[in-house]
Amino acid sequence: MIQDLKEEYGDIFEEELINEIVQVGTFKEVPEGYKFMEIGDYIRGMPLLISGVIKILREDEDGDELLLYYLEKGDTCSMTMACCMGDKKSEIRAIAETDAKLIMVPIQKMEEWTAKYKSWRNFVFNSYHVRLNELLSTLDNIAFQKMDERLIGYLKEKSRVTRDNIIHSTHQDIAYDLHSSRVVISRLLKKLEEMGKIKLHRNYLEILDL
Amino acid sequence: MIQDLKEEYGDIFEEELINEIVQVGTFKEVPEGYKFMEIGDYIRGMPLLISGVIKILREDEDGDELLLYYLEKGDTCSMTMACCMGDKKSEIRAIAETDAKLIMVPIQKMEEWTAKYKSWRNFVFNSYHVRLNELLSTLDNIAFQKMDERLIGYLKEKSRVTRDNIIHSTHQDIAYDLHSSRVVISRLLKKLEEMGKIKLHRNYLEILDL
DNA sequence: ATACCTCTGTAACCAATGTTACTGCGCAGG
DNA sequence: CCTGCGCAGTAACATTGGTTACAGAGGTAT
Repeated sequence: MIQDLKEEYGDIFEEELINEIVQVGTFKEVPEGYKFMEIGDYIRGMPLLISGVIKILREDEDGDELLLYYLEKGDTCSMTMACCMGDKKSEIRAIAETDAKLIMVPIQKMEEWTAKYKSWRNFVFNSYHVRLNELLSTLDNIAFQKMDERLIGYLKEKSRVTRDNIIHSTHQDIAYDLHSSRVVISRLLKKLEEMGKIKLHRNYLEILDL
Repeated sequence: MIQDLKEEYGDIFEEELINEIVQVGTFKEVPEGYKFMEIGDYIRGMPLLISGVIKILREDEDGDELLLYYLEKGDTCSMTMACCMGDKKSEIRAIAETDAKLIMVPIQKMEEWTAKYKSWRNFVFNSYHVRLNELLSTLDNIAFQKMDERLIGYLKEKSRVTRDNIIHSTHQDIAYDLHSSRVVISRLLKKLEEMGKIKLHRNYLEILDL
């Protein structure tokens, strides 16, 4: 755990803070598909991602989903901070997109470290505005792009975070993430295949040239 | 200026910080329609809103607009912080929705005060997560609601921030904010009028019962 | 009053997306 | 090997929202 932590966060946190994190944090190793957090859950801790990818989803009352963004190593979830500081329930769902390692830090430490460590303060501010910009760009996609462009963006982004030009998803999976329907996605994927940009298979697809 | 500042921020900032703000801040009084910031502008300062309402808009490459949210008294613009910490250009446009008073604080002070004053730190964190939640709810509206619901939400929100159940906008104005077209908005407004929820006039409309 | 300009109402039409329904394929388990 | 189930392909159709076009209403400047 300590090595992992140092490797990923050693450059940005001072020695003393790293030690504190090791003291109070809980190391977790979770498999793909693990659900960290459900909408309405109370937040117990704040995650520091060491490896893997976590996807953050929004859901409305009717159960319609929408992918907000991915967390990658070195990231934390600002939503978590935003929520716990207002001691509210989670507004989002978090699911491991790949196997992942992370450290959970009790939220009480947040405040304390914010006052004590400049590096922690910077880290938290940085997370906030990375997330703000991420949300903004998600909003752009939804507001200004058509489904075909969003789909291409989705495939690119997913391929980027998983470092794999094979997308291991069914059409239905993709439809959920983009808040669309299976038929629509199948239709558009077929077009992309006809254009030679991807190759379709059962349960997965290959990205050729997006 | 000092009275205004104390009245609005006296409860949350300590005396010493208030004094510093007065020292380095510039008081500004601007009329409705004043454009504080354009997309691509470099950010010179951070606004502390004392009275009035500012609307924050997003725009894509083609010039299509979208209302993100309103800033009200006591608010500041987290986008500004997010941008200036990465010494980047503004991602948004800010326009006075009503006459407004505010204080501009040079961005260099941000960092300094964040280390020095707990109240400032809390204020900044708080702004960040209020904005995150605001953006999230904007996203919800766009992703999960149809135009008619979005329109109703827009009218309610606009009426709330301006404390006026008369909306002084043309159909075209509304269409811009919602990133739709004039004809569509006229169509939907007519339906709302038929349902007895609003009353239409030239250049404005009354909210009866939304 | 006249001319002009902006705003609103409305119809006809189009494109994108979502929905329903049915087909067949491939794979896993008995 | 057969069965059943989940996944993908496809067609027909509905709905929403956007576009174009035009007419009339209200207000303003000359």
